[in-house]
Amino acid sequence: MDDYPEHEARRYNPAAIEPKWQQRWLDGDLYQVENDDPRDTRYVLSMYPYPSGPAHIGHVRNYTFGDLLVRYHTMQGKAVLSPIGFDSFGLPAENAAIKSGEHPRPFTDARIEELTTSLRRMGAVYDNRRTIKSHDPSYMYWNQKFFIDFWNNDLIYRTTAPVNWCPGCQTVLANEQVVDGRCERSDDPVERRDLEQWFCRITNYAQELLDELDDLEWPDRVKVMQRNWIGRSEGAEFGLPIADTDGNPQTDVEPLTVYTTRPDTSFGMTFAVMSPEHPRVDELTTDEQRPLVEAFRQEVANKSEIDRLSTEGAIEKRGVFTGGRVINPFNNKPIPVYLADYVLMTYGTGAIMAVPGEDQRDWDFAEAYGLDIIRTVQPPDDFEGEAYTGDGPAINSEWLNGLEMAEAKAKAIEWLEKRDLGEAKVNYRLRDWLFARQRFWGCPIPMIYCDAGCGRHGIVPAPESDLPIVAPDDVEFQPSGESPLLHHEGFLNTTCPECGGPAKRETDTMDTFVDSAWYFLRFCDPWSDEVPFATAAAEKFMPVDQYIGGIEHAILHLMYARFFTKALADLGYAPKDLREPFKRLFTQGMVRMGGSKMSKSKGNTVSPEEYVDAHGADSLRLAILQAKPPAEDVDFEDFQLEGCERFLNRVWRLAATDSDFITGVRHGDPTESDREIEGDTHRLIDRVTGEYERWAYNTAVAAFMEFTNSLYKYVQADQGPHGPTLDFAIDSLLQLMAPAVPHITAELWAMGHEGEHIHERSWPVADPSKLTVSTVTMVLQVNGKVRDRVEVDVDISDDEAESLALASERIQAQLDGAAPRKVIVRAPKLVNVVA
RNA sequence: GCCCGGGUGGCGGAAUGGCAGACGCGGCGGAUUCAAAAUCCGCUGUCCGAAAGGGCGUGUGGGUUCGACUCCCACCCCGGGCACCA
Repeated sequence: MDDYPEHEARRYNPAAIEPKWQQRWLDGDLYQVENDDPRDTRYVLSMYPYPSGPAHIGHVRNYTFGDLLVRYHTMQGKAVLSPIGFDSFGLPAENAAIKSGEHPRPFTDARIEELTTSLRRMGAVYDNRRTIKSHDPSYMYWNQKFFIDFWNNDLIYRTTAPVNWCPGCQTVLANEQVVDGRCERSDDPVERRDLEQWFCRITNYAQELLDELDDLEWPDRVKVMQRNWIGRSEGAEFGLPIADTDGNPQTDVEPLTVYTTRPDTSFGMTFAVMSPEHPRVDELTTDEQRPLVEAFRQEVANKSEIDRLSTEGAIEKRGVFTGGRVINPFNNKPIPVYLADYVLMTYGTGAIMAVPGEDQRDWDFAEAYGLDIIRTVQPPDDFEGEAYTGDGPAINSEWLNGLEMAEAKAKAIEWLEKRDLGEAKVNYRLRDWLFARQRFWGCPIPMIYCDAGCGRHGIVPAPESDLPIVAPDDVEFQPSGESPLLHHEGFLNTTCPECGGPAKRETDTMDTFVDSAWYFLRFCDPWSDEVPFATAAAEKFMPVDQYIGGIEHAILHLMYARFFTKALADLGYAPKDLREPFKRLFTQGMVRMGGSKMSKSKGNTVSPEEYVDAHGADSLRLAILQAKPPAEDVDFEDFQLEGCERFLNRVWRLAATDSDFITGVRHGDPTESDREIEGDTHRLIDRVTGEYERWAYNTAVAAFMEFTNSLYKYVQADQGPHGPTLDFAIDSLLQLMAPAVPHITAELWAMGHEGEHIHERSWPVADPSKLTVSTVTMVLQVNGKVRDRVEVDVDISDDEAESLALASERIQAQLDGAAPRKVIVRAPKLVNVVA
């Protein structure tokens, strides 16, 4: 039988209190914000989660940081916009559907339900009225509306292009989704296919996407990744006249255009290289070389992306001579034209001038094929490498000789422009966004192919009255992974909105990154039917003040979301001056499982759900906050769950009104030690507020523990605690902890304050006059080594400090009779005696 | 190869030019208990020493400084990103 019935009520029992408070937050309106709320706003947003079932530990870490901020800013008196939604289209649901034969919708809805419940059990609070889901037709409506608008404004186009095809996923992939030649999702080797596809002109915004990075409060590494991805380069584009068999320029033939970032080295151009896919290869190839060229092009076409990108393999096998020649316009000399697999048709002009003296790839190629190498930049005397890519005076370059790189570049470009041969040119590595996928579980592309050829390229947008186009329910999933829409006659067949004749619907769906490219705007006003969001609502809340998510989205999602925001502003949906969606970005580290082996004893086989069942959400949240600075990766086994639970128990014993820990308190005038605790409390408020502001949650938790340890000593001291001092200390501690561990603090507060709700309290403010201490420990050093310490008044003078130091026995022992050479005084912190 | 991070006790980490190791985990000792768990209190970088005290100590080597985990130079190791982009 239970031996301690009377203790049962006193013990900290998270299972009893957490669901109660979660229900209260769900039913209440504390975390709901109205669009006409007069308070100052804060928009705190965690990245749109893919609903994969109950929260895993990575989710919990992410949403704990977000929830802490939401609660903190709410206590600071802000109108905090804290919505959540679900990135609910995508492959996992579709793959489950292919396996089970069932429609992905019920599967997805069930996963959303699980994740919602799971996050609620972690104590996370949201404005639940604003929740959105990608697969909700009212959200799809706007995706489709935007698509048509983009099409009408030439931001969407359709073209044949070599695309990345993933045979496993049976769909095309965006460049960004190909990692080392493999599919980011399935890891299958990606094939190249020429297919007609939907593209979005994100490159229209390349320069703006680059420039506006500067003003964002984002981690530098994310900005660097974005800059690299955009890959701006400055150079020149110019024509190389095609040579006839005698090596003279053919004036009636269009020259071969090349792009280079080093026009200053043009005199060192000893050959040219074209991409094997270049449309003019046939024209430049001589009959003699044609069989070799054809074989080479065939070989490259069959090569997987992996092989082609690999730097392995002899360079001799990676190119072929076309037999053709072009003229270097700088010195009018004919040079041979080669093909090489590493020259890409998708960058620049698909053809390059080769300057082996200043480019290592060209150097290697020249050596392999016995081509001339001419240096046009003087390397430094101690240079030992092959190609020299550094700065230096131009040589072997006629009228450029002696100029440094920058000057020579400018002069070469000027020379080209004057002769109408070429011009300065900026290139970007960023490509247009491959917008569609051959999948079922996504937002259908609302376009119609008219058999009679109406519209632009025979393509007509679906009439607005038909939107949203929603995929049918009666579909059969193919084991091949093919989209069932391809075989659904009812969906496929339609009539042309322009001529009324027979027409076919597009069966492709949008990349799911489209869904997450503007959801944060919809959160501002998810109720509107007439507009995707009221401009005024976006003006009120945007940009997101604090965006929180994983580093894995550093390029894809963030680039697309930035692009969408700019495009929607330019199309008049979003405020015109809203150029960037996320003012501050925080990328939290990942939670690694099993840095070393998993073991039951360490508790690391436990899921967040199981842990919460047994120990409560608050100690899990606290352990997450305490473990490491939020930006760093953490091993699950490093969470100090037992220590955190023990600490919450200590707080409970201290603060619970029915606890037997505090047996009596003093009243009347406070003593010296009371004033010390009061000062500690003010300093705690000051410290924790600052640490919350700068994401130093791990040290904030340390501060709670330190302070609690002091309070324990204080309460147990002979004189006992002073009532008002103790109340102030405990109240402040609970308020400061409330954003981190919301349930236990709410329960303890309600217990001591007649049912009041701690999260509706305002944030405590430290009294600046009580932050300072009256005495401090001053350190006495000899030659920078600590030899003694003395308690001194904070406002001790430098002279007094110095004489105290020189009077110290330990200092004198160190000096051993010698006179100090110098004394450095930093009163009241330290005195350093230099012997 | 280039660009970012990072390297501190047995472990996670703290300290942004001024007491290295806060806080937690683990360990050791004590109190309480018939006993244990829980709880409370104390100790816990390392070496020498009975102690007082002292030597050594923040990846390595140099430098700046009265004073360096912290700033500068060179290097080593770990993690991440980029890498035929002309």
